[in-house]
Amino acid sequence: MKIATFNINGIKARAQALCAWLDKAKPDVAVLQEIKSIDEAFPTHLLEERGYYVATHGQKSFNGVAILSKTPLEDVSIGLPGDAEDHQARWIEATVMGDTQAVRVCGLYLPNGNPVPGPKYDYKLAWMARMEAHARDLLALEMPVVLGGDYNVIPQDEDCAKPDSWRKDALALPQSRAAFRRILNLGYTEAFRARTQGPGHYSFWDYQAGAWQRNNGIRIDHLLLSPQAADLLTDCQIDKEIRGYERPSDHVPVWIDLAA
DNA sequence: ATGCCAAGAAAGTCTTGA
Repeated sequence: MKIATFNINGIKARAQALCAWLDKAKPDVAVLQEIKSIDEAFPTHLLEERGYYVATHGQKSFNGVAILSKTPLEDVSIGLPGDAEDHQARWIEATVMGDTQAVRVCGLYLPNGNPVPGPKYDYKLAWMARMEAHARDLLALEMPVVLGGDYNVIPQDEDCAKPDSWRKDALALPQSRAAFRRILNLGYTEAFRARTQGPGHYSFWDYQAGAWQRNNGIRIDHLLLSPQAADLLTDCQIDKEIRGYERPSDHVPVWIDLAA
């Protein structure tokens, strides 16, 4: 079962690029972030034409997440638990059936958090604490769970081209990295690092200052696996080439293959 | 120290992103 995460930076601007990637990469499941669309305006038909079931958690202008699956989406749940006052559309989850077993797939768009200090960084850290609590609850299912999305966290210096330029940024601050590690330390495996070591692997290149041409990237899109999912991991790759295509998102897809 | 680029809402320019 191929499961991908992709921050598309606006479904209206990215419908063509998304469909071209789906037709080539053919993921069984994809979680999308920054759809920047209300549910009613999401082009569900384009994806249904390609054989996907679709669930969205949209919001006007900003944020918004979606999940696509070749098999039916069961027990769909939207919103990260833990704060009834938080109305930002950043979390969606559903159960999908593989050939051999069910997988709980969560799609997340973790807050950026800049500028630091300030209310946006406070919100990021509070959101991560809520995610930690929910991730702990998901482990109790004792089933394959995948937490995929745009984490807006550069886990280590080797995950960016210019570590010094990120030193005081919300994506790389020690507090952000520690909050990310607390989720890992519950018992989750970061899929990419389970398969590939060393620097130079990125999932985002800024539109500005020729970041793509200079390979000035950062790795912030991650797939975390429960122990039952990690046991099934057979591959994890970054589809970096599409960053060079027409009208690209500033993020590229990251995907895993599970023997499920 | 700041802009660079892009998308969205909306009709000039601001907000957000990372």
